[in-house]
Amino acid sequence: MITIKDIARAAGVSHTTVSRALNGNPLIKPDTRERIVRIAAEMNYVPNYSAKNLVTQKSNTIGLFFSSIDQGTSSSFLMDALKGIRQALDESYLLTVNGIDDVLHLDRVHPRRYDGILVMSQTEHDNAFIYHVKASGIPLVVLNRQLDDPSIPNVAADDRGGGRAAADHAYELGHRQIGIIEGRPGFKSSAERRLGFMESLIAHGLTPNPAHFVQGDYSIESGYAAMIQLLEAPERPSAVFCCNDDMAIGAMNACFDRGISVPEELSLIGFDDMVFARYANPPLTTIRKSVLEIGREGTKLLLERMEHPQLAPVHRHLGSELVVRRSAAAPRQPAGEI
Amino acid sequence: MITIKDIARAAGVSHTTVSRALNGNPLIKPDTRERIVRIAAEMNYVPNYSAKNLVTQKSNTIGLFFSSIDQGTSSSFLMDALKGIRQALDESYLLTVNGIDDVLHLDRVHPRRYDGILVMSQTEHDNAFIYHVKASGIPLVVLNRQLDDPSIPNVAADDRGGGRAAADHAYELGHRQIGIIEGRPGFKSSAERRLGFMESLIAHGLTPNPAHFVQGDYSIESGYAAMIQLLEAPERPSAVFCCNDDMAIGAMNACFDRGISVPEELSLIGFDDMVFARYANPPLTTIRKSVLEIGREGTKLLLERMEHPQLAPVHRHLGSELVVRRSAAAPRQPAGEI
DNA sequence: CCTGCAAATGCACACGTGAAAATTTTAGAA
DNA sequence: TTCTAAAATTTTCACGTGTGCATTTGCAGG
Repeated sequence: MITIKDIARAAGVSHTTVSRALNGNPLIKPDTRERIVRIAAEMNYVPNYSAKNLVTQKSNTIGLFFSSIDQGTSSSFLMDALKGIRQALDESYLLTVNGIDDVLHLDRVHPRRYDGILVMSQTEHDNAFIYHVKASGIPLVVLNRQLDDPSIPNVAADDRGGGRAAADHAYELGHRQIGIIEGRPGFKSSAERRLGFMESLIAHGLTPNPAHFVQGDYSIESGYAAMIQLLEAPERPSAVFCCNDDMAIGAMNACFDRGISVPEELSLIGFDDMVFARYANPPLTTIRKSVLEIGREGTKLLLERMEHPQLAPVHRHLGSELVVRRSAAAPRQPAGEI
Repeated sequence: MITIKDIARAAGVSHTTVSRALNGNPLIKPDTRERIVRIAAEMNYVPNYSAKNLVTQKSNTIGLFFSSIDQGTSSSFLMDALKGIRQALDESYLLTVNGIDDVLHLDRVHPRRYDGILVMSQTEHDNAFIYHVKASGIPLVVLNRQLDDPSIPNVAADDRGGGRAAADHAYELGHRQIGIIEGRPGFKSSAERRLGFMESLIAHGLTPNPAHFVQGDYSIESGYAAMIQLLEAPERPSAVFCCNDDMAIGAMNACFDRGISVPEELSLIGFDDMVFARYANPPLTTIRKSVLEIGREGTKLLLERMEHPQLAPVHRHLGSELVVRRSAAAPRQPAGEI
């Protein structure tokens, strides 16, 4: 393997000069630098990252941690996050992907191993991990889940606003009995979307019906089960807001199996606008939140903080927007002003 | 930061002894070892991986490379791969995720940076990358795509067998006009599935109709467009094999938009058995290939080869199996023996 | 008490790099 | 020329770890 010493010998200078020349240190005369760079290229020199990392105390590694890779993380979510992060991240960084629930040895998550950490957080259970990272002094940005603690930089979608928009939409279509299939208990996103949903109901003077609140866990299956439950409720809702698209797909299937047509007999609204939403049958009306954008903005934020650790922590909320397709329509007998 | 020298001082031994004790070297007396381990734990010692890597010439990093993260890779594919790999991979390894098309500087992919590399390959364009890795001496396993070159370890699904199984199934249901929507040109999987499909047709004495072969690119949209094309063909096929599930979903939507009911008027068969397949409407008959299993087995293979580089390269083919759901049925007027 | 040998431990070095200190070269002024 | 200051480059050292080899320790046998 070629080292800077080999290059130094070939160029007739000291290895320090080579190091400086390759790292853009202004102390080196331009033509010396040029010559060294040329020789290095000729010799196919690749720096030894371990040695470099040892002396610079960096690792060139960014860690991306999901709450879980096995459970509750939809695959398009993972993919979009990865895309967004890569867009903002220089190729020279290694990007590792982990599930927080796979981390058995917390002390492996260490400043010497990671220059910075992105947490794609979906649940408050991540907090132990997040505070470990913070305590160990690794620059950190928490993505996707809104945090209360202002000391931790945070980029998330406006889940509450999205939930509100969904309910508003149903109301404006004329629905007065609006149900909700909630996400995984403990996931902040789930609680926030529910909250926005409630706010809208209340703002419109509707009294929430407890039988119309059903628990899911973000999986397709849970959406199916929850919808069955709603269909069997005494006063069946005419519209249902599902806290993510996966559950909306499950719900749609439940309707189909029970012979209920969507949206004629029942309107469905999802959340996330994943790729398949527009190919559902009927295409799914949903709330778009751009995980890609969250990933990208969060990464930019992290890089900034890695360079300037003193910067005050920022909380950013990216808007979520209603995407109208065909799974939600006016109810058969509009509630109107009776 | 605590180093082994600090521990050595605290324990009254040399740092060499500490190093040996912590690494399980048998030269150390059991009670000495025990004492040192205890002290290390008390002092919250975490090894400096950069230093360790420098001296052992390892990086503790496994690179996972997809053909592309942006295009042609379905998200569930990425996720399943990740799950499978993590199942087989010790927590002490860092696992990085990259798109081959994002790699601008090939020389960054270097033995010093990666102890081993997994390539989730989908196209022959990856070959340049694969041979670079091979040439640079990094232990390597290529996943998902069948390779011709026996010198490179390979784990893939039996794409051809899957294509054959799909066509066989359509034939057995009574279809005689069977179309195919092909995958992305240049992707080996696409060519193999097509080949299996052809083999089946020929084995059953059917003459392939060129108008029934339509190009797609594995995207939902392309499936939609291709199906429109098939529906407008002079002799419309009564069954269509889509080279992946995404395209089958697109095709299903095209049928729906044109008022063609599936499976009554037209049968559809997909490939991959992704999560949404069973929630399509109707649920999609498809070919299951376990990306998770491919990932897991491939990782095991890679770890073996990292330990014993001399081992002969292995090619493994994991079977693909037909999953019968409801999108494919007997045609209205069975072709029978006329 | 010495010898011999095995077990246990320590020493010194290497890895490739970057930073501080030391040295040489260059340029300019006297 | 000679001196001085600045610029350019080299020398030296440190980073934290693992390993070959040397050294010490412990113990049994004579």
